[in-house]
Amino acid sequence: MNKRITIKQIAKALGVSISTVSKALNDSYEISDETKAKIQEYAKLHKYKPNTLALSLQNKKTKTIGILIPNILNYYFARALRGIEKVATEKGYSIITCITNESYEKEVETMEMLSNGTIDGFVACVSVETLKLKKFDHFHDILEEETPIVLYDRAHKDIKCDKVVTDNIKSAYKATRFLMKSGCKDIAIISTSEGLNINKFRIKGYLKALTKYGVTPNENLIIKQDNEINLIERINNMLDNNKVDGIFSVDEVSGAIATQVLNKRNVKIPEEVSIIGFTNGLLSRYGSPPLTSVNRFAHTTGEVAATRLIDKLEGKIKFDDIKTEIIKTKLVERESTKKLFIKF
Amino acid sequence: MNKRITIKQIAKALGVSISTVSKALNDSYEISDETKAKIQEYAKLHKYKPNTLALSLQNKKTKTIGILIPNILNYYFARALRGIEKVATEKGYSIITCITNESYEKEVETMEMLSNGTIDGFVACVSVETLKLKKFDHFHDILEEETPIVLYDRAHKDIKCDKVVTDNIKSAYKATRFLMKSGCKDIAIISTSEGLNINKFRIKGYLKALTKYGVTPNENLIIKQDNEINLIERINNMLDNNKVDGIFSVDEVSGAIATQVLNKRNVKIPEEVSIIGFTNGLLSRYGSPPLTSVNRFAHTTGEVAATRLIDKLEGKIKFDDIKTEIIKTKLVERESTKKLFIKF
DNA sequence: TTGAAAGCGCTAACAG
DNA sequence: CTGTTAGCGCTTTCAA
Repeated sequence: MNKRITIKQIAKALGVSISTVSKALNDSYEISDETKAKIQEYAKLHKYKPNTLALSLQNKKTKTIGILIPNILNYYFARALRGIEKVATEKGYSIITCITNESYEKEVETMEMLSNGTIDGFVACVSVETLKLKKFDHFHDILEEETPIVLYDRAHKDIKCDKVVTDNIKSAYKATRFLMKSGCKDIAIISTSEGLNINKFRIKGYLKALTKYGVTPNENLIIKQDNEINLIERINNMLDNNKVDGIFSVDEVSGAIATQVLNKRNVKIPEEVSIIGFTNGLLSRYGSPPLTSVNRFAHTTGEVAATRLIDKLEGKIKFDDIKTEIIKTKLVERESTKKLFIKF
Repeated sequence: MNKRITIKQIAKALGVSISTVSKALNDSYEISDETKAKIQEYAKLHKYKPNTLALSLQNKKTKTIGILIPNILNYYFARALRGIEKVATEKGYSIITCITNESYEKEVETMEMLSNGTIDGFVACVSVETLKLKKFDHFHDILEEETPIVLYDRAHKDIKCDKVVTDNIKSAYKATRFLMKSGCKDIAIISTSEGLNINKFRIKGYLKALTKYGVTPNENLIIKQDNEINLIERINNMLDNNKVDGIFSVDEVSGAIATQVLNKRNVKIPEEVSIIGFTNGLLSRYGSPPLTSVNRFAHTTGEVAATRLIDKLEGKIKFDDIKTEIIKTKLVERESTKKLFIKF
């Protein structure tokens, strides 16, 4: 950002006015072809590039959007980011990506910092901590200034803005039903971010499926906790004391851990115990065995969220026109479940 | 970015001049405590926030750095990003993260776009395609404008700037030696991004270790290709036609795939075949069995790179003072290799 | 202690 | 067709 040439310098060098240069560079009809050519040539020669900052200041638009990601090591978010990024680039927007590390404070700080004219709008996923604390004032403040926000994946009804989410209850319902149809009777569920409402929904879907098919839920087969600590012990413990022939893991990592535990116990997957995971990421794909998993179309989610935001920024949708879009999921069969011959 | 209040409005509302407000807000000694109090109070009340754009335009500094990531689904890069982000935040910098998807064109576009005053400097990792094409003009151009760049992980000697890299030869040497010391005689190596010079270095380290310990490298045990297509077949093929008791995977995914293949063939890991992976990510940690792996300290790499860049931006280091920092690796033992009793 | 004015790089209305 | 001027939001001399 040092030796960069400005419009002013070009004007001086060529003995024309600043506005002539500006217009010539913008290929305005007002300028003669001759002058235009001269100016454009000089600009190219000296690698002129307009200063984005000055432009943004002028237009009151930055053409950049702020992205909030709770945890970039999570496959789902990384994929979603790609989707957002793709759409943004296509439509000429840059993105500023910020990682909140599931921290409320970081989230607040970041949003404060960016909403100073740096970005035109947000695509955000609420952090676990924020969801637990139920403090959403930072969202309200920004929305009040008419800066649009699109929430993806994790949302909360108290934040009144556009949302793009997974149908968690239904997906969990279908995954559980799949296990039952493939012959599982004693299906356990593992959830490791109990604070998340979306995981509660998944448990709800699981319970709904059991009930629907006349199975009484067994408290001992439900492992809910807030982290991965001791998960191995708890699974071993459950396996020691209960009959289990199916496991539904509500996130990728616990699916992988369950697989490790079963392999270690020399339990045959899927012959003795089937596993279904949630979020069809690298761990599911490259596990031993590869896991049957609920694919959540993270990339699509990102695309839809970014599209919605940009449409709003460009006035195609009114600020107050709020919508929640639901992204369907699809079960991807791999080797951790028994083959089903009847589709349903 | 709508109803935001400006310094001008405050000035009018309070019947003082713009510069008085500016000074008061910056707590200047020139302004009486009384006026200051009045202005600051009003500002707080109306949630005044300075417009970052205007500030940057004024200061010719944006306090943001551009990050280039080839592939965010790669654990190493995701971790590195966290490291960069951490340091940047600590030092009051924002980051703009851009994903190049290993594409030359995307890389060029992105760097062009950002070097218009949007960012003060870059922390970048060169894409595979760029490395193959050996076209580095976009880097040269930016460096010529005295915009600092710090390259991390993948670098090239033709780009004259700061670098933070892994000692690939040595790490591969040590990993291979570890396999030999644990009793492996016929050690295969798998590399799936042949275009990458860093992978060539890893193969070099592997060969060096074999030679050093008197083992003649066997061409049939070296799988090099540019992607993951047919990798399963090739590994199976290799296993069918050769004696193999150790596998060194030069990246995470091929480590996971090798594990899948061995498990499928009911080969006992590590009793019959040992595996060592490179980059100690989720796949190594949560695999079945968990993989012994070369930990590359991606987080540290990111921290070091960001620190270097910011030091340069803040004039602590001269622009022309160029350095390559090498981040050491460490072998993390897990269950895919036999225990060693003699440390070396 | 306060304010007027110039300027960061650029655009746009208006005059010439 | 070209130039003058004002202004985006802010800081910073320099005067008052």
